[in-house]
Amino acid sequence: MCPVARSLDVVGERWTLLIVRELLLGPKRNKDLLAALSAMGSNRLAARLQGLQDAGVVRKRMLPAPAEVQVYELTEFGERLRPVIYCLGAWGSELPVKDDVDRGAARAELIALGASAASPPELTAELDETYELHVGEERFHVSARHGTVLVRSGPSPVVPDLLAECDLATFFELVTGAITPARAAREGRARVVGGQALFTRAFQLLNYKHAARELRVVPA
Amino acid sequence: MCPVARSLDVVGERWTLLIVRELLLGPKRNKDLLAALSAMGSNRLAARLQGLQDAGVVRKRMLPAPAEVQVYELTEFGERLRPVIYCLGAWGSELPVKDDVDRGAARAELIALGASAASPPELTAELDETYELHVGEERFHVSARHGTVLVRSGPSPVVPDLLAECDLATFFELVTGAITPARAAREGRARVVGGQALFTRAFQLLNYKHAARELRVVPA
DNA sequence: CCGGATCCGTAACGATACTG
DNA sequence: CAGTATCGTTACGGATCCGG
Repeated sequence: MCPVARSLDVVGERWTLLIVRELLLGPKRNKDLLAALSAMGSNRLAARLQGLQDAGVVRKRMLPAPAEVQVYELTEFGERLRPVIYCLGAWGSELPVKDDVDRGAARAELIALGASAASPPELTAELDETYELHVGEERFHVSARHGTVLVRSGPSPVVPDLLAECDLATFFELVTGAITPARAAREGRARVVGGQALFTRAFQLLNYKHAARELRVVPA
Repeated sequence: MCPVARSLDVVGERWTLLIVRELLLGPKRNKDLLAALSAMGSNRLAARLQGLQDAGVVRKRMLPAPAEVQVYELTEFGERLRPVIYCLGAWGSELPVKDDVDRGAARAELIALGASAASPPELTAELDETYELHVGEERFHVSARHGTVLVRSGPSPVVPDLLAECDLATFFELVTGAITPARAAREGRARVVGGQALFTRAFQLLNYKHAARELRVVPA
């Protein structure tokens, strides 16, 4: 059997890659996964998570001391699915958007995840910064280190260099370049702590125009 | 809805990405697709092909004059799924092989397709060559042009620079580096027309050790 | 309250037979 | 040989129910 078919045996069933996408944003609890994948039955989610654990893609872990809740997280092997998700996202960004539930189900952190896949390498090379973003009810952070840009759910575990807050519509415009960070801040559509320069750079890294283009796959 | 979910709406159902993988090897007839995906019912195949045409991924075409048979082929948009398949193949190559049906269902052209994804760019840059390979009953050809390596089913439409013939086991060893092309030819395990140098280069391009490593996704 | 196992009606599936 | 129709089986989503 060919490698592609073997992959699809593990991650080809319905919902599976969406679970992986969710876990690329960091460890998640069962209820958070259910909330993010609201059309999925809780029994299916349990079955998928079990299958992913059996395949060594996902691991169940107990959060330390004060939290003491169990979370699911990607193993190193599962983390290597990141290029697959990035490629699918780049391809899907060319697909027409079905307007019915679009804005209702849209999540800024997923947009940021897709945009981060194509952050210009010449910008990220020497960067070591963390930005925390509050978009509507969502909180996530973006860390640029060692030439890669990672988007994760929740507040930053370290004190961020930048904290920015806006609504979802403004976030869309920022990410698509319809509005500049400078103007969004000036017009009061974004609240920024940490300086205009960092705010501008954050959305150079999260530029959706780049993500919409074809991503190239090269030997590591 | 996020781009990943939109992609999976189109290509996330069972068999769909395997159809795309098949068509990456060139246009195929209905019966050839059925033969390659033997566990798939003919009704499902028809349904999937219809869905892919509706989504603009696949196109039905009538082959010109003497042939006059209809084939399915990828559109330009569908061709852009190539990175997705390559990433899945690279990831799946780390997965354990189920021995039950392994050798029975193994196809050299699929191995070649996966290997071609990671051909060393420094080798392919200035190349303009075509190799035709006969492995068991399979015939396919590899063309290296404009810095990219393409694997396609069937004999080469142009006179190839190299023609090589071997059995599947030898092909495996060649592609994994277990045997050198020089030795395979010397020991009579491969029949080569076109020169030893080209034969050696062909399997530098189709080196599975490269494909097994992580592929990187970079902005185009 | 949360993880996740069980039950049930519906939709998708694989195999096969059939039609143009 | 491409594509459709039928049928028994499996996978699914939603709701409900238990154990911690």
